Amino acid sequence: MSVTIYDVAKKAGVSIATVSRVLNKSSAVSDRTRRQVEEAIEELNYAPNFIASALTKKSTLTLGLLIPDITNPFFSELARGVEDASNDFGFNIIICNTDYSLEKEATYISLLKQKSVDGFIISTAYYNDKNIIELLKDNVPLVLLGRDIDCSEEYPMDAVVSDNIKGGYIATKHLIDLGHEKIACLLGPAKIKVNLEREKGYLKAMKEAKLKVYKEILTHGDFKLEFGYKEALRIFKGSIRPTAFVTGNDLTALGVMRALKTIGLSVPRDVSVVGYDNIILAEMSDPPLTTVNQQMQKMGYLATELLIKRIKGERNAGKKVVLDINLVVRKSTSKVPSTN
Amino acid sequence: MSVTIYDVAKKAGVSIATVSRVLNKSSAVSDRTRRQVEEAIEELNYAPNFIASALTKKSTLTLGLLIPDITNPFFSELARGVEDASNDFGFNIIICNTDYSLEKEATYISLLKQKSVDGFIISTAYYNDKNIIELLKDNVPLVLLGRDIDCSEEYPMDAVVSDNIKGGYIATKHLIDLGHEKIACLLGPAKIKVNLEREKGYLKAMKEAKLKVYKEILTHGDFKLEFGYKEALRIFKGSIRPTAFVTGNDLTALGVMRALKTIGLSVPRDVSVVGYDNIILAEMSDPPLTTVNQQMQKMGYLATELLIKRIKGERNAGKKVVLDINLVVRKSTSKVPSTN
DNA sequence: GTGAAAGCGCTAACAC
DNA sequence: GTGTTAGCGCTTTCAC
Repeated sequence: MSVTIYDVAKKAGVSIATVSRVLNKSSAVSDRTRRQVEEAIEELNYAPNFIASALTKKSTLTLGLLIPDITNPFFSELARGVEDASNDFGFNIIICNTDYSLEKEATYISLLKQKSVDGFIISTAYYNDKNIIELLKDNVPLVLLGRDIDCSEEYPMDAVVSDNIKGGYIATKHLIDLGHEKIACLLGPAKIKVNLEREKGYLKAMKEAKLKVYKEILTHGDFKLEFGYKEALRIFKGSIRPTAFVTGNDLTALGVMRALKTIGLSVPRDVSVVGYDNIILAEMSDPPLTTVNQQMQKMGYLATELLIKRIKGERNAGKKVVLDINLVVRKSTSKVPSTN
Repeated sequence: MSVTIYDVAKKAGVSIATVSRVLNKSSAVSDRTRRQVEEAIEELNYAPNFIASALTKKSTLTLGLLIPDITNPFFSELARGVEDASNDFGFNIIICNTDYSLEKEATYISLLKQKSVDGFIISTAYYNDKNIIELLKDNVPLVLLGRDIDCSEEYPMDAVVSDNIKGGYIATKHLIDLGHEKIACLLGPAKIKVNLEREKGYLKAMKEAKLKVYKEILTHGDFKLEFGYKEALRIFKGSIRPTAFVTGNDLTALGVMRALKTIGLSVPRDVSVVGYDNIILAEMSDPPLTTVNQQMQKMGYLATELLIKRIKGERNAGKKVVLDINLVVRKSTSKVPSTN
């Protein structure tokens, strides 16, 4: 059927071992034979079968990427960075949407193990993800991306995240500097560590400014637009009326803005809103969103690079990279309205 | 190292052939031996190595997905549909960002061939894509997604697209029904077939309504926001002042809206704008965008299903599926302003 | 119904 | 430097 190393060997008048040698540059071959082999390869239009070599070399040059949902812009940016790095280093990636389900994650992991992927990039980590612990136990190369877990004492682990405490802090501080005092905080699920960290940052900024923290306006939900929408409506039915919102991501922030519009409040004149992530939507919304900028593609790229170096044996596991974040000030925040 | 079929065979007291038989249900095995083997598998926690079986079976249960850029919401929606179908049928997908480059596409294709993917889902097709013709010649299973090419006479080919002529038509008709007469049309690259089709739809609607088509306001560019922005600015510097825009995708439409804002025109009061695709941005913008809704996830799902059936030999190539589209009317279009 | 053995296409000792 | 050969873990004839 398709042309194999035997065809090349025959055509070049050498053994298959020699062909393999010139293919892998694994040991010295005389210039003359090399040229013969290269010619044969050229003429036959031969390309090595990776499945066969994977079987002996135990390396597929393929990585598994686990994310909750590729249609979420945050994850598609991460995925782009991952794919770029993979491509640069000669790897490919198999992408898996887990829909935030640990069972789906587990199923994918065992499938990918059977397919002998060389490592995993995991962006789905809950605070205490058994699947990940399991992989770490088995010493499977992996890197956590965007979200990490606490177990570095037991097993060395790589992770690339951004500085979420600082993220929560600078978002809040920005609003405080604008004179806001009652600042609502709508974060993602508490079982994802980053949200706890962002809350820490929020609390730190509030405490520094000696501002009162109201439980009624500090909540955890999910990362969806609807969450922001419903929570904002709920809050404005209550007694604590914030003049500003810190949110867990840009979608939540957009939900908040939509809610404010329906109840006749203007952003930023009446209420200021800060997003998180800086996805493309953030600059597209009306008004454009002030938001905490995470370097998603860079995170994805760095994580993949780390993983590949680990796979190649160029380094050991146990490195945690924390990328810096910054605030992008657009039009959704302004000075606190004077209470006339 | 890891447990193989030999370990299972030994433990169950049978030959590896028998183990293989129960694994693949390929031929009858007595209930008694089956149970023994299943127990051994259970106890040893054995999972077959897909690489090894791929080498003999010539099937990897892996598909290649070629898209220009996963961070583009249109493609991430397609990718989601593709991944869902793959998962439902026991396949995985390797995702490749080609950045609209034919060379990058070619490189990915030969790499994936070496990795023995069972088929390709291609969403990057230019009007005359040599890489695709090459694959068709080699009889590699593939399906075109969202964009097709013209060569069905020479090689049977599968494609799942949506009805782009109708799309261009209903977008334009909607504006005509609102009383608009000077309607600008900003489409994507002419070397992508869908854009020619949408133009046809536009021209058809204009002709039916006996409206004059102005060359100055009917152009092809790309799919980016900047294109809409710059073109809209250019157009309003000229002598033909449209009261409405039909666009090639939602990003272009957002660019148009942004431009209109900067020159002090209000949407939809002064100018109406229709998008295309209905990505999440469309309902998020201000005003929310009236747009042609393509069922991206469904397209991706159907395409993958077709491909897998083809791979399994359940059908032959040569089917073109055209999905229906519809107009989602939001707030970016209204009656033509009366010329006072 | 079950086992022995050849072979998928390649790599990596091991000889020479 | 180069060839021979034994696997990698599995599927699939072909016997029995």
